[in-house]
Parts: sequence; structure tokens; C-alpha cells
Amino acid sequence: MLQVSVLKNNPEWVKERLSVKNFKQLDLVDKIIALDNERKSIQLGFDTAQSGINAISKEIGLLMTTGNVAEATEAKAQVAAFKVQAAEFSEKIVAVEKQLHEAIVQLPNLPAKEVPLGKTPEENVVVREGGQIPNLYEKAQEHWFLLDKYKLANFELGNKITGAGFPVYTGQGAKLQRSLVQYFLDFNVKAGYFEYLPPFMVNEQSAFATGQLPDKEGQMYHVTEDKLYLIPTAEVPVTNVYRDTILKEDELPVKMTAYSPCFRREAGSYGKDVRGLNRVHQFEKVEIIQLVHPEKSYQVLDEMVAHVEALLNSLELPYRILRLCGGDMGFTSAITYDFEVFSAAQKRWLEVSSVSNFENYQTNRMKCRFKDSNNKMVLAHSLNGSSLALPRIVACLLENFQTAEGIILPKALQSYFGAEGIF
RNA sequence: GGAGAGAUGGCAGAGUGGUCGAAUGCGGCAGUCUCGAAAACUGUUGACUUUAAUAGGUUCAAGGGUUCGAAUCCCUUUCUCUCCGCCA
Repeated sequence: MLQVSVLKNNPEWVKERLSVKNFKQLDLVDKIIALDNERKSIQLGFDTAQSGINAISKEIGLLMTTGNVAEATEAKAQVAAFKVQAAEFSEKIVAVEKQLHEAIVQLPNLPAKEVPLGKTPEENVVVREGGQIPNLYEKAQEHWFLLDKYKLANFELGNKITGAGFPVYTGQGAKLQRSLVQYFLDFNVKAGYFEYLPPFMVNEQSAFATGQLPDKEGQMYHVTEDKLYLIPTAEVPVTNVYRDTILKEDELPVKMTAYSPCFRREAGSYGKDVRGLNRVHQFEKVEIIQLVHPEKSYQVLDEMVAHVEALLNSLELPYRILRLCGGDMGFTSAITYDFEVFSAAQKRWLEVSSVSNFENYQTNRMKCRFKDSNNKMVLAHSLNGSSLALPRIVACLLENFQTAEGIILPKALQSYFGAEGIF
């Protein structure tokens, strides 16, 4: 959530930034400023009336203790007038604040100055590439054939038990999931991230704090009976660890990591793009999250990008890093880097991680603050990234490392998997 | 699911209708002492909000009510704890 003060200080600049994100309702900015001014003047009226009530009530207290009942009764009459005023004002305040909240929640985060212009994924900018695209042997197959060939996952079974997009991992396929999760978590913990295993459902407040509500309501599974949402990412429960929290400056940065299954409704298309593990409703992911001093968030963003990059390098996968253009970025993000790995049999890039700086957009909703050296309350900055989402990593591992003899896993994974590969 | 108890500042914990934004202790910060630190002593110390400042307003789980006045009385909700039931 943007701060009203930011809009007030420089409305034209805010509008210019919002346009970069391809946001159309620029008149909302002026509407919000007007609503806030209205809110303030009503509040002043209320405060004045309330101040009158308080002052007279205090006098009445004194009169009563000195036994001056006649004057006290007279004073009581004075309060009545103030009370009518105060009630009117407070009714108006509730209405205006509601409007203000509904309006400001519609504004996405402002993109950072480094964010490239553009509206579609084609306009994202490739920042870096790494790794080697392998030359596959002539009988190489797409991963959905390999999953079947080695009995690693069963889509029909998932379809029977639950529905489309809920694969059942089996045998070595299940073990590969487990080894990857373990490997990723160890890698993150070694880099100083503190591990959590969070709840996989969250309440409305948590979903609002990280920005899933009200913007992405339709993308989450909703347990209506208990008003809970299945998490679309561990970002939601783990970032909320620090909701309504006042940190000490020296507690920053807070570095957290968590494994969780992720549930996404993703009203989707059909065909090759979503075949196999390319897009599913439930998948495993390990997430990294940081809460940092505002002055350091961009430095930390680079560190997190480098961290994910190191992880991909250790898996010996070919990858590229994209800086997302304004139109392709998420609602809550100020800048986002996407990581894609090359799926050598499908011959296409698949997104496996997304690393973002949210600046204080989430922390403003969450009220996650710290006291700075001048003893002033300051909103922290929040960042997160996947390290990593499993399905597409699995797809690439299977496709890129396939040989006539079997799938020879990268060295880093072998000890976790307990074998050289899948045969 | 049934019965009972409770929710107060960073923490512990007083406070049952008026000078309570809240005693006291711990913690934090500053000072005295010291080469420095510890101890001791002294002072200071919640959040949100309006204001240039002075000065206001809100906030004792949340929402509503009674009252001139509510942390304190009443109602509703949420959460926590104890006991019973059920259960991996």
C-alpha cells in the first residue's frame, strides 16, 4: 500500500510512475488526495468537539467532588451539544476513511527507476545469461515422456484423486522432490537464512498484508467455511511473521527461508505451454525473504539475485535473468528479476524464480517498522524470491541431463538424491 | 464439542466510575563514578494522528452500549489458558 504522503508530496511523479506500470486510473491519485484532505478537516472538527467534552467532563468531576451539584448539572447540559457534533463528525470520518482505504488499495506499487518501459513479456530485458545449453542425444524426449518412462509422476492418478494440475509424484520422482527441497533449504540456511515451516493456510489479514488481497483474490483457493486461503507461496505466511512488529535497527536484515507447497488456481490455457510440469495447481517451492533497512534494499536485491544465480549454477542449468518491464510486473513489486532456465527438449525458457523488491509497499500494509538511529519509526523494506520452484527445475533436469543410459543428475544433487541419477 | 478462568505499555504486573496514558519491577536510553567496563546512584523511556510550534485527539484484545465522564459497568466477537471429550 502506498503512503498518502508520497502521493501528496509529488502527485505528478506518482502518476508518471504508475503509467510505467501500465496503470490507467490515474485520476485515483487526485481522488485519494482530496479524500485525505477531507478526512483531515473532519478529524479536526471531531477533535475540537471531543476536546470540549473532555474539558467539561473534567470540570464536572471536580465540581462533584466539592459537592457543587447545581453547577455540575449546568455543565452537563453543555456537553450535550458537543456530543451531537462529535457523533456527526465521527460518522463522516468512518465513511471517508472507508472510501480512502478502498481507493488507495487499488494503487499498485510504484516501479523503480531501473524498470524498463513496456507492456508485454517480450519487452522484458535480458540482463545476463549463464550456463551451457546441452546438445541432447538424438532420442531425447520432453520431460512428460520421461516422467512416464521412469515412473516419476502420474498425472492421470492425480486427476482421479483431485483433478487436473495435481500430479502425484511416485518412487524416484517423489524422492527427487524431497532431495531438491532439502538441497535448496540447506543452500539457503548456509547463506544465513533462518528456516521456517509455516502454515499452508492463512487468514484474510495475512493475505491482505502481502498484497494477495484484494488484487489476486481469484488466484487463491479459498476455504470459505473457515475464511482461510491456501497459500500461493510461502512468501505470504513467512513475511507475515513480522506483521505488526517493531524491530530494532540492529535486528535488520531479517533473512528467512521456507519450504511449502504452493496452491494456485491460475485459470489457464491448454496445450503444450501447460503440458507436464510446465504449469500445475499444486507445486513445491522454497522461498527466501528479507526485511531490510530501506537504504540497503537495492544492494540486498542484487545479493538475492546472485544467491539464486549461484544455486542455478550449482545445478548446472542454463539460465537467463530478465528485468521485467513495467507492464509485466506484479502489483506489489517495485522491481522484479525473473529467472528462466532452458528446457532443452522443449526448446523453451521456463520461469523458475522471481526475485523482487517491494520497498515499503508490503511493510506499510503489515506495519513492520523499526526505530532508526534518530529514534524515528521507519518502515522496513521487504524482498523475496524463489530459490527455487520445483516443477520446472525438475522438467529441465530431466530433459537436459537425459542420456541413453538414464538421467545423470548434477553432482551437487547426487548426495542428496542418494544416487548418481535415475535409471 | 462441553465447563471454567482470563486478555493492561518491549516484558512481568498493579489498577473495579473522575487529577489513569495508566503504579511498581525488569528491559532500553542518557548521565554521575571509572583509564574503560560492571555494580551503584540520578534522570528518561509506548504507539497512531493534527499542528510551524504551543497545544489537541485516539489507543488498556476488537466492535457496540450505559454515563457529563469508562482500563474499570453491560452486550457481542476473537484469541489464550485449565479441566473433560475426541484425535494423528
